[in-house]
Amino acid sequence: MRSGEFAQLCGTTKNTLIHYDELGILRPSHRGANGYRSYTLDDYMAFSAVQAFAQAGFPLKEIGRLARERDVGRLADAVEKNLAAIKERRAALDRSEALLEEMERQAHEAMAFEPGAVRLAKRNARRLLVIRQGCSFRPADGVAELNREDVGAMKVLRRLGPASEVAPYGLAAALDEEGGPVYSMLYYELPPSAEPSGELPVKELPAARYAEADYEGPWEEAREAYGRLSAFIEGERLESVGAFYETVQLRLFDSDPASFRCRIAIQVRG
Amino acid sequence: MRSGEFAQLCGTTKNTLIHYDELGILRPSHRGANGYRSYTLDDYMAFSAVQAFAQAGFPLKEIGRLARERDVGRLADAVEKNLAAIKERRAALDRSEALLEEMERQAHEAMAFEPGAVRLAKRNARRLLVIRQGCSFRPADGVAELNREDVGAMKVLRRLGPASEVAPYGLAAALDEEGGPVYSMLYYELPPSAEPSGELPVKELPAARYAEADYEGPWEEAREAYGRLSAFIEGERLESVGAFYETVQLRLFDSDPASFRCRIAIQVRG
DNA sequence: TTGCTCCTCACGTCACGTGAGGTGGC
DNA sequence: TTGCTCCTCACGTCACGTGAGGTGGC
Repeated sequence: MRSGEFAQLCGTTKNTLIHYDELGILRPSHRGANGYRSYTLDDYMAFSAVQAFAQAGFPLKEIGRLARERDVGRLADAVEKNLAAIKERRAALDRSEALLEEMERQAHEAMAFEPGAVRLAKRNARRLLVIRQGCSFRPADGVAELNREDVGAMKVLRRLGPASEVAPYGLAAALDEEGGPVYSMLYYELPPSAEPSGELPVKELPAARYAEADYEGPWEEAREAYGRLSAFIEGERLESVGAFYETVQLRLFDSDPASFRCRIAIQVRG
Repeated sequence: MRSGEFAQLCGTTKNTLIHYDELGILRPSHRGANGYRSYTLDDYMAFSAVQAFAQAGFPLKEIGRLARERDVGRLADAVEKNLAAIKERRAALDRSEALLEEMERQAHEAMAFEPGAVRLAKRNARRLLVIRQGCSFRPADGVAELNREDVGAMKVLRRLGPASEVAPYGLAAALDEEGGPVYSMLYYELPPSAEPSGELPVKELPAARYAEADYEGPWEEAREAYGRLSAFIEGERLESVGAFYETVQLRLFDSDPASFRCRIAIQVRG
C-alpha cells in the first residue's frame, strides 16, 4: 500500500509517516525501486502502537528506543507509565471542561446583559465566598485596592476546583450620603458544584426578587448605576433588604478598564 | 505576586508566563520600576481561561485574538467549539487507553514466553478473525506471502475498534510428509471486547487443553518447533484435534526477522 | 499526453526550554 | 556579603507543515 492511502487509513498525513521514517520509528516494510514507500498490515499495527504512545505524550525518541530495544520488561513498564499518563491527561481534560462550562454559563449570562437597563427579577440563591470583610473603601481609592491580598484567595479558589477558578467576583456596597457606593466586602461567587472549603466564610444570598442595574464604563463612575437603581426602587415603592451586590461580568480575559461591566443587585420586597 | 510564585500557583513555569506576556495573551497587571512582573487574582482567572483553551488545542494566537476582541458572541462560539474538541480529545484518549491495555496484556503474555519450551495448558476460548482461507503455502514461500492483501484486513480491524488494531495475528497449519508446516489460513485474534463486524468470517477456538511449543528464531526455521511439539504429543500419548495455530508474539513494533517469536498450539484430548 | 501521486531537500512554525550574562531585594 | 529571584537577549528543540523542483505510473 502506498504512503498516501496508508496515511489516510491511519488518520494521519504522509508527512508524519515520512517524519517517522526519518526518525527510524516506523520504517515501511518495503521500498520500491523508484523509492516509493510500501506499507503493510504489520506497519499498521506498528503505527497504532506508536500512536498510542505518542498521544499520551511519550517523546518520539523514546518510542524509537523502545521499538529498537524490543525488551518486553521495559515495554511493560512504559505501557504502565503511559496508562498513568493517560489518566492524568483525562483529569486535565475534566478540569478544562469544567472551566469551559463555567465560561459558557458566564458568556450566556453576559449576552443577556443590557448596559443602562434597570429591572426586577427573580433570582436563584447564590453563595458568596468572602475574601475580605469589614473594609470600607470607595471607587476613588482606586482599582489597586481591589487586587490587594489576593494570594490567599487564589489558593482557596484553586482548592475549590476548576469551575471556581473563573468564578465571577464582586463587591458588597452600601450608599454614602451622596448615593455613591461604599464597599465593605469582596467576594467570589461559588459555582453550584463547588464545595466550600471552610477556610473562608461563605455568605448565602436567598432565592428572592432582586432589583438590578447593568452598568458599563469606567469602574470609578459606577455610582451612576447606583443612582439609577435607587431611583427605580423609589419609583416602584419597593423596600430593599441588605446590601447592594456589584458583580463583575465576564472577567475572564484581561480587563479593559474602559469597558468594565458589572451588574448591581439588591433584594427587594413589596 | 512575583512571577515565580504565581507560576507555581498556576502549575506552570516562569518561562511560559514570559512567553504569554510577549505574545500579549497574558500581561501581568503591573510591572515594578525594576521590571519585575506582578500578578494578581485577575491574572489568575485570565490564566485559567487561557489554559482551558490551550489544553483543548486552541492556538495561542487565536486565544490572544479572543481576549483582545472581547466579543461575547465569539467567545461563546469558541467555548462551544472547544467543548466539542475536548470530547474528541477524550475519545482519542479512550482509544489510546484501549490500545495500551491490549499491549499490556500482550506484554504480560510475552513475559511468560519460554523459547524452546513445550507444555500442556488449559486455555480459554479464542475468536479468530479469518483474513485469508484455503491457501496453502510453506515457510519457503517467504514472508512476503504473509503481507499480501492486507488492505481489507486493515480496514476491518480499524472498524473493530482500537484494541483490535494491535491484535496478535497468526497462521493455521497442518503438517506435510516431513513434519513441516503448511499454512492454510491467516487470522487475527479478536480481543474479547471487540464485536465481530460480519465482513470477515470468525473461527471459534474452544476453551480446552492445548499442547504448546514456544519458538524464537527466523520464521523460515519454525518447523523445528513443530517437530518438538509433535514428539511431545506422541510421547504423552495425546490425541490432537484440528489444526496447529501459530500465533505471533508481541508484534507491536517493527519486527526483527531474527528474533521472531511465535507460540504454536494444538488442541488435545486424553 | 494529462492528472495524479510520489520523492527529496530545505526552510518555516508553534510553544515553549535552556543557558548566558547581569541586576535587584532581604 | 550571601543566596535567592528576577530580568532580557539569543539560540535550541520537538513534531511536524509547507512549498520547490523533479520523477513515476495508469
